[in-house]
Amino acid sequence: MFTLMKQDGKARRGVYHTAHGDIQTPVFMNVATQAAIKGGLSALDLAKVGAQVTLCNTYHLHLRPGQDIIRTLGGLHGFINWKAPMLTDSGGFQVFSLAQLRKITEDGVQFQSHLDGRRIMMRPEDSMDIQWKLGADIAMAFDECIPNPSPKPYVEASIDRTTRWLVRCREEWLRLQDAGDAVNPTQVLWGINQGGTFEDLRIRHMNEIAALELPGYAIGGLAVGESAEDMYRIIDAVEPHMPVHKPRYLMGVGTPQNIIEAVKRGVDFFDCVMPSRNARHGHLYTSQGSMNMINEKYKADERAVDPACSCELCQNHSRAYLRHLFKSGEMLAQRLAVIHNLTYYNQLMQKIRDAIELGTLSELQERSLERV
RNA sequence: GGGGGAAUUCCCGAGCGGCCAAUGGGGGCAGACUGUAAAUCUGUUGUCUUCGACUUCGGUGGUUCGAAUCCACCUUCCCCCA
Repeated sequence: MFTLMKQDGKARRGVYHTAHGDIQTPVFMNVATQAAIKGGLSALDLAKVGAQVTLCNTYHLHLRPGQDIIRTLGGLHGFINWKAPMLTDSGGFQVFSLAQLRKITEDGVQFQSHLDGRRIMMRPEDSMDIQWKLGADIAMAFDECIPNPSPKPYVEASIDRTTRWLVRCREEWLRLQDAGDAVNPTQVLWGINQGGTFEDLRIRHMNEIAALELPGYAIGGLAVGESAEDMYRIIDAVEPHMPVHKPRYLMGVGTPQNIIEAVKRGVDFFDCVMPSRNARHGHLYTSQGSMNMINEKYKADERAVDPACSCELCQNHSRAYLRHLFKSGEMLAQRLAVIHNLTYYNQLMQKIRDAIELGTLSELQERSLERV
């Protein structure tokens, strides 16, 4: 259930209630694809970086270790020992990212495992069954995330199929509800809007899936190569057609700037690989702009990465030390950097929430894309 | 003391008469990364202001139209036999 508390323009300050606790929105969901944040963070670390929600992936966990094992160990919450809210992505993004390794039919998607090459059939029903056993608080519909650019006739055919898949997802979810052997009986299903960069298709699809009255809706298929302007244009077009009293989730976005722009356009939930992946590659976000910690200029820099940051890295170590860890290939470099970037993102969301409450969101501007 | 081998651009290491500023690693420098096939990928790495020019392959001298590549001597290092 979603409670809308305050609005500042189109920006929304809300609370999403789950059996594992409340989520203050707007929120960034921390990505733990294979039931772990890459870079070596534990569930304990997740709490320290201020994470409210963690996201895992259906496709990856289905391949390894398999949903039955996770179910036996108490679902994802028990498996990871993360007792706060969780969301699972459906595998729909892998239809995009593993495009070389899959075949789409009306029935579903046949993947060729990126681990050992064996063929895996993923139908909407399969995705739901797997997610049911994983037991996250929120399960996502199995969709087709289409590449950009895609020709309009293809996009149109694709969104119609994604709608049919959503209907099948919901039927399967209802069946699972009745079956009564749930790890997490409170799990809900959210729908996903597609339509590429075509406003009319986006709106048409949104209206179709909104009619199914699901408890949450996502905008998918953005940040896949189109310009930021196109992304904002599509959000502007779709947002008026999204239910007001249900959460809106912009999948896979994005940079700090993208997030602020999307919050201003009425989005509540985000997730992105960027803070953790970039951290592992030495790219850190700070209140003064972004830094490539591998750069020579930090060789003897004794300052903290971000003096304004309260994370383990900034409170205890110098830029020179972190650079040394990166240059030396030490795991600690990645760990500290990921802790920092996730702390940064989660704190950014806190700043956004505060700003909405104070009505000062329009003044909030992220500098993180500039270079220190 | 006798015999054999080797010295290449930051490092290791190819090259064995012209297509060599010189393969490939490593290291260095820089860039990318948006529901994670990503501790990955890309570019660059003698000097000069570009086409291009110039200086390099232990040293000196030589052979040749032309040498990192062939010859002589020198220097240094390694291995084997005493």
